[in-house]
Amino acid sequence: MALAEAILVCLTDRPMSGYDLAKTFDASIGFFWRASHQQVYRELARLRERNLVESTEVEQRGKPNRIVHTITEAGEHTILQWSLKPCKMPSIKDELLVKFYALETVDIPALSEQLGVRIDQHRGKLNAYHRIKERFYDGHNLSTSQHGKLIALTMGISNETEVIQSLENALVMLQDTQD
Amino acid sequence: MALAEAILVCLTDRPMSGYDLAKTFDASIGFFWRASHQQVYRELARLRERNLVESTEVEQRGKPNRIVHTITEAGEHTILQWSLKPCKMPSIKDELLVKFYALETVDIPALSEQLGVRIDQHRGKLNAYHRIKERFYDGHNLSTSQHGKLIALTMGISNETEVIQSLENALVMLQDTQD
DNA sequence: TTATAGTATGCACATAATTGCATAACAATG
DNA sequence: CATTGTTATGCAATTATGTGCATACTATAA
Repeated sequence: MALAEAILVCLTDRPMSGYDLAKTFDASIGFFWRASHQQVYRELARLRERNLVESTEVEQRGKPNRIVHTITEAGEHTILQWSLKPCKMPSIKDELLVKFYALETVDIPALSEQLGVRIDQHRGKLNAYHRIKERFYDGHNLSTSQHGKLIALTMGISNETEVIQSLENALVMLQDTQD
Repeated sequence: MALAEAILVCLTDRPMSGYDLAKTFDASIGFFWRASHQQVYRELARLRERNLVESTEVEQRGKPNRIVHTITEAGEHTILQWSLKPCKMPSIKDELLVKFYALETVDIPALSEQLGVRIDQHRGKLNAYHRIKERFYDGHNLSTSQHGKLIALTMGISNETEVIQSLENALVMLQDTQD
């Protein structure tokens, strides 16, 4: 159910269309909570039913019309209530680590390659984080809300940095195994 | 579908009952792939249907009978095939980071407390990792399969260490925000 | 002019995960 | 002798997520 809250959180910044939200979930908040555009549209319909957002169609020229969603007072109240409740530990489901778990039964060259791919993916994420940080946060005066985003971003950066190091290390250890 | 593979991976070690597997998913492999006992039993039924495991009831005294599942050749083949396919990036869904994202709308003392809880949880995980490492891996001769588990464990340890540091840092930054 | 890419919204089906419940044998504790 | 805890298995209903498909308008480039 926390997708609902993630969407509401996005809408505290500014009113957005489903398309805007989907893009946000592909980038910024998507680093911490991933969702497809189909999920977003479905959840928006539910939020509208629960009167947590208000939706109005906006005409556009040269583009299809947008349906812009605004958070209601009830919506903000929902976020506050949610913020008081304890958080679940994020559930980790990492096939790569499971493959290490069965090293004897697994194709090791394939695993090495997949490790390489994974390292590149994390490097990509780290670069994205750095670009966002430089562009929007370094040397700016920050509001409370921006400060929160910076804290999350900072955690993301140090986590990705560590993960890359760990994976590179694992790659070396894996190559030692092959001899 | 990778729950199926995670179970098969566990069964490469030794034949196990659903109960054993459920406990394994609460501990060792559960650090990388979490699953409830209900999930495990359901998936075992499917694996049996697909002839990837063989199940035999074992009588016990003083305890209910166990149904012990053994991986078949077809099962091992399935793991090998799966090991050749690329891995998905693990999808992160972390409510705590989403709450940082909406710092302006959120109850900050509550968030501080939740951060504290989260830090404790990660410390618990780190301790568990250390205990397993000392108990089963330090100063032992390692098979290929054990070596893989050690690599995964090592990644877990450095990741948890980094996460704890990051979260502690975030707690300080959060307290600075409150003034 | 045809193809491609971007903007914009959504349904339907399938698979996966969570939550609550249910059963049953026995052991240990009060 | 009642309660609690551990071992052991599983169903049913709900909720969440993922995959594939469908539509429609416009701008730009080949």
